Amino acid sequence: MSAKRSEIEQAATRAIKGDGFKSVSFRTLAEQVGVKSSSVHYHFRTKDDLAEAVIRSYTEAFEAALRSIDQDNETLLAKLDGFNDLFAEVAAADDICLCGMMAAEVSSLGDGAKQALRAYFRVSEQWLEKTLAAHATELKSDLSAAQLAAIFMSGLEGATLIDRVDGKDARIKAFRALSRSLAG
Amino acid sequence: MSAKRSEIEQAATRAIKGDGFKSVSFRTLAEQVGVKSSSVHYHFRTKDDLAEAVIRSYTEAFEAALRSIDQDNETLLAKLDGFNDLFAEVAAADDICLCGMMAAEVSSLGDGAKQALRAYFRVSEQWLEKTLAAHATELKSDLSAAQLAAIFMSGLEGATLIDRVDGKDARIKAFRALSRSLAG
DNA sequence: GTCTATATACAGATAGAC
DNA sequence: GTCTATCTGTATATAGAC
Repeated sequence: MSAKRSEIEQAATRAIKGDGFKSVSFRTLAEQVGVKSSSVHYHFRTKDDLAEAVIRSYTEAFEAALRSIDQDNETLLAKLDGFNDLFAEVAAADDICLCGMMAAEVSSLGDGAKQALRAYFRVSEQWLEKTLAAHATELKSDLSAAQLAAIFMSGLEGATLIDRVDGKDARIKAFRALSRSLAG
Repeated sequence: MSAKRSEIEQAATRAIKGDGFKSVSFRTLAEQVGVKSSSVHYHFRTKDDLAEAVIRSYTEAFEAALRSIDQDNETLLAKLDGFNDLFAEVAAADDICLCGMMAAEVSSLGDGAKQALRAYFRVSEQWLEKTLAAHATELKSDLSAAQLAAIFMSGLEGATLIDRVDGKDARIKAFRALSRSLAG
């Protein structure tokens, strides 16, 4: 991948996390990376091509972060805290998860981007489910690993969404408390 | 409030829940209610005026639904199920909560709309917190009512968001299961 | 790979007639 | 209250020169 293409992806990612995909324009991206909009079209033929590429790169980075969490932590609680941290970092920048934002805008995405978005949520929830199932003995809940995975994933996406509205972090913190309650 | 103004609000509400506020245009709304776009501007001077009005009306309807839940149900579990149902209905229409959508788009809203949005989340979470606190004895959790309120509110917003991406209802259902686990 | 130039469409908003 | 007409800005996308 060319350096410029990567630069455009990065600029798009930052903009989407803050303002959403619909607010991103080829012209603005072009200015941010120092070219004209037609050059952005050279790297990404359509806006949906850009959407798909950005979602796939974000998912890859997210998967790499999950592997780091696996390597650096032993207990279930530490791993859940690591997962929570990924969303807390996004929230600290006054952003929301790129794929949470794209999920809100899914009706204006093309098929390729939609498929990539589904893959992000599948990967993330499966990591949670696998992690919860592997530490079943540390878990104080009668819910299944799959149910808890859905609860944490939905919850953290929603928490960043709502915390940003009032500029607090009460909801992200509530999910840290839930981790302690279930795996403490 | 004039009938036409109310018609426009309804059309806007429907469009926002599916495609987001940024996709709503005065022209499209005008066609849907059978007038020209300048007439829509007569009822709502700016797009932000429209946003604020729609959020306030949505919040009022939501509060009315919460009062119905209070009247129709006795147990904590039944009330939590009633709250869950509000989001399940939205999800069944392939929509997301209007205020969840607006939350994703908050960076492009004006001050009036932002304030109305904060009020929606405050009202909703306070109903949950009050309800949970009033039934503390039925509650099997070491978390506070405020923490659980944040978890349900964030969780259900996120659940509708993600369930729509893959067209399933696994996440909404997981929160029903959580209600049973905590208040069954 | 990047540029200029342009096609085409649509956005929010307003003036002024009726 | 609604209309026609218009201003101004912006969007995605492409053709063709360099």
